[in-house]
Amino acid sequence: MMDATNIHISDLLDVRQQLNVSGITPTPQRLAIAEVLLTSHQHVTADEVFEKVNRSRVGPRVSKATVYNSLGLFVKKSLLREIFVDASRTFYDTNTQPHHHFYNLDTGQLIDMEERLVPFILESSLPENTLVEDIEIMIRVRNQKQ
Amino acid sequence: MMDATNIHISDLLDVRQQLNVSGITPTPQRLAIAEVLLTSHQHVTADEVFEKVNRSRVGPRVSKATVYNSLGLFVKKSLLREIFVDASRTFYDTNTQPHHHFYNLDTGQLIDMEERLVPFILESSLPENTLVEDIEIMIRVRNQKQ
DNA sequence: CGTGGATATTAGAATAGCTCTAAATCAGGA
DNA sequence: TCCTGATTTAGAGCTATTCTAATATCCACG
Repeated sequence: MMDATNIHISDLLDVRQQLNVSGITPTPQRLAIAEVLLTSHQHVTADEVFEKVNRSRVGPRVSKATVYNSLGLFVKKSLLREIFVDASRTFYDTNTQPHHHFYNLDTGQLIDMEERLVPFILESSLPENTLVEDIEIMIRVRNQKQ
Repeated sequence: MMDATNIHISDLLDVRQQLNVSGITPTPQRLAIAEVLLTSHQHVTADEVFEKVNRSRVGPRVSKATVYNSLGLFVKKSLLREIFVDASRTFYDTNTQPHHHFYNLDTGQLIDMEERLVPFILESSLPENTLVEDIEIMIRVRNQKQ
């Protein structure tokens, strides 16, 4: 019990610290959202976060607008990445390491792929029992300043 | 004048034939939409197609639902590819050859990248005066039947 | 030639994800 | 305590897309 409590507290401290380090004022709502992200599977939608953060009775109620604002802020501060697999919704990925994805059109499942596997994709690193339908490499660039 | 007319007619025949070959019944609306795709830049949105197909007085009026249905059908029949660069809209790409994209976050421009350039991306094949912000490789898979 | 059933098209309503607005709340420095 | 700026909120608004259900078109068969 005591252990569990300690773990929980130190987790919270970590979250608070991470927000601080990233230059994000750690408000109660943002902490609650960050907590949810920590305890969720890796790829989440805004709506999933909204549901989860308000389902549990602990912590503050968080409005939908705040969920969107906070997720957007986390993305801007590189704590999250946005993923667009179809037009109907945005996924947020808590793994900010360079990596890519397998998206299973049949199941909707989004699976990580290590970056270094890219050259071998077509040989052996596919998820089991799947066939490639389409490969899309999107490189987002910005104009050079100056 | 005569030349121009001939060219136009033969273009139409080609379009009709392409739809037939792809197993798409060539209705007047679908032909008009396919025409628009031929004479547009490579990456278009449903709304651009809708505007363009109805701006010219020749050909039938085409409803928005039919534009969406037809574009969806063309995608299913591999005459078009969908591209998701952000959550706000779907692009349709008339180039169905295997290839990828540069997306300029500053300008919204979508630029083709040849598939074979992928391994050299980070060296020299970037669009001029741009910096990489993010690379995303999306591999869409399907469950193996059987 | 009809006619009947499948296919296609349509206008407009509905949906859904996301953003905006304007008011209320909160935090913290003077 | 008061002031100011940042944050949150409910709900309205926006927009791309899909749905609905009525109409039109096509064409094979009698």
